[in-house]
Amino acid sequence: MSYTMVTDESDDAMYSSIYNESPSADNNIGNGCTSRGKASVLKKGPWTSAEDGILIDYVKRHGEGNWNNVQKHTSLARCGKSCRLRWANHLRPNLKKGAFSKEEEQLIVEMHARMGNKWAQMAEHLPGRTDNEIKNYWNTRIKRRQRAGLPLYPPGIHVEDLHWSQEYPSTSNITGVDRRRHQDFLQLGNSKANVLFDDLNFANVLFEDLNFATSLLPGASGVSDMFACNMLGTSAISSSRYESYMPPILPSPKQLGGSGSRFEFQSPEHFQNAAPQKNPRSCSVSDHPMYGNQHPSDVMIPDSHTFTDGMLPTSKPLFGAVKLELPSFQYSETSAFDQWKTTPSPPQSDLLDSVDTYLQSPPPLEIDEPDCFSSCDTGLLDMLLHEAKIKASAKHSLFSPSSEKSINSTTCATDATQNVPRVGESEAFQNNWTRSEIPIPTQPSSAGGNSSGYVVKTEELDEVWEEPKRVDVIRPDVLLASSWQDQQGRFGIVRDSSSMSDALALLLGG
DNA sequence: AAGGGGTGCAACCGCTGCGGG
DNA sequence: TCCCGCAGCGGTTGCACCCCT
Repeated sequence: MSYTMVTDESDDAMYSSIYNESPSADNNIGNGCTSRGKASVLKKGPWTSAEDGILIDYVKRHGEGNWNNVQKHTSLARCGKSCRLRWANHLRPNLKKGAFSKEEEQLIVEMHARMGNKWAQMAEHLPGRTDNEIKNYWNTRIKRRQRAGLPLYPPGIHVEDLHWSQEYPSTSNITGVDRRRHQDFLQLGNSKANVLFDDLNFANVLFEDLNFATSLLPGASGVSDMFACNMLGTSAISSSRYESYMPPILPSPKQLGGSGSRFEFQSPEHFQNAAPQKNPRSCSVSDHPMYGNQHPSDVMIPDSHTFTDGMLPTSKPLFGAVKLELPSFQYSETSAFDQWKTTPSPPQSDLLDSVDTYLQSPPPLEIDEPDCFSSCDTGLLDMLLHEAKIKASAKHSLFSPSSEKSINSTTCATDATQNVPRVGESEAFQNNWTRSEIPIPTQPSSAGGNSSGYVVKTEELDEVWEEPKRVDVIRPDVLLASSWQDQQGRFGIVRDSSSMSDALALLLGG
């Protein structure tokens, strides 16, 4: 569909149309455009061809820039911002109009996977296209794919180039660009389902990355398990909050490296530049991309205020709060694109093989020390939620055909082991999310493959994306922006959305 | 044929960074 | 160093057009 907003008007009507006689010219003062000079009332709404002509003439004579001077030097009653926008998006030469080509569409998708909502940067790589066009295209694409139940990115595109760059120095202070980047993430999905898929993709990436890191650190594999669990729960936060930070539940140093040892990661740069070593160069947690250049103290959130309007029931510090970004953790700036252009194959593809290899044979890990999680103590709200959840589960039979289907759809590969009870088999299980369970979209049971049932191959996930299924994993701790645990110190999770809704309804007085 | 919802584009709005005074 | 104005960016909104019933 294409149409023009420029109305065809005769030159006689030119100035009358310029000066506020369009229907949309009411209440047109200010609002972002400071009124200066002779034109105290600025016009808003669609541009007329006469206005376009005036602006074009002005640019011819004065060049681009100094947009606020347009008012002074012409009869145009438009604010500078409006002039700049009109020129940039419609009037400047060499603009390419019409639908995006297949190549352009693919480029946009790939760039978005790398850059996030950096429309201006994308536009630099699409000659003749404007950031506004790209943004609109992407937004409509999101809507389309949401409606179709498709993931944002096609299977061939991975959000895999993790660059937890140094632009995230602190997790406790987010302002400005950081906030905008959070919104970048949030914009990716307005519907919970879609966000879930995005988070799954995102989690997959992080999961791979984290596993990759932990693969070289014996005893640390549980980190990725838990991290994945957390990642999969972040969508609820992101879809409901505009300031969303995720508290990854990180094991204590005690859990990770034995008593006294430090929690250490390999930085991805290290992996890219050197083959994995048996005795990897140690780097502190602050070197890990997840945590930027933070000092250990920087990942402590003193008051967890970044979560949600004070809803977090704990005032205890949370260890390792990580800013959620999707997918704006990509390469920074244009160099990222250049690097990507020159390296069509994912730079980490080989490395991911190593990850897979490792994932198929994860070393045993005992995580039974809840001490690090105790920092995420449940508060009153969580207790209420817990109680409501129990009531709801009692009200609902989780073994109804529909719920069984739902359960199956949320059962991860670990179910192959059959070592963990299904949801509803015991109330206790509802509060015990076995650490090795990763609720990814279901695959045929053969997708597992080894005894651990803990095999998450990227290729398999790609297949999942092709036929995405709803993942009705809604964690109350995520909903309430907190982490919680039961008496055993394990994770709690409500794996049935209906029961969660009931729980919330009960909480809200239902 | 009509109307109501959906779709997509253009423009607006708010915010931030930067540079100059 | 601070303040102010400008340019630019990204999110949101308004509305014209399309399509289906």
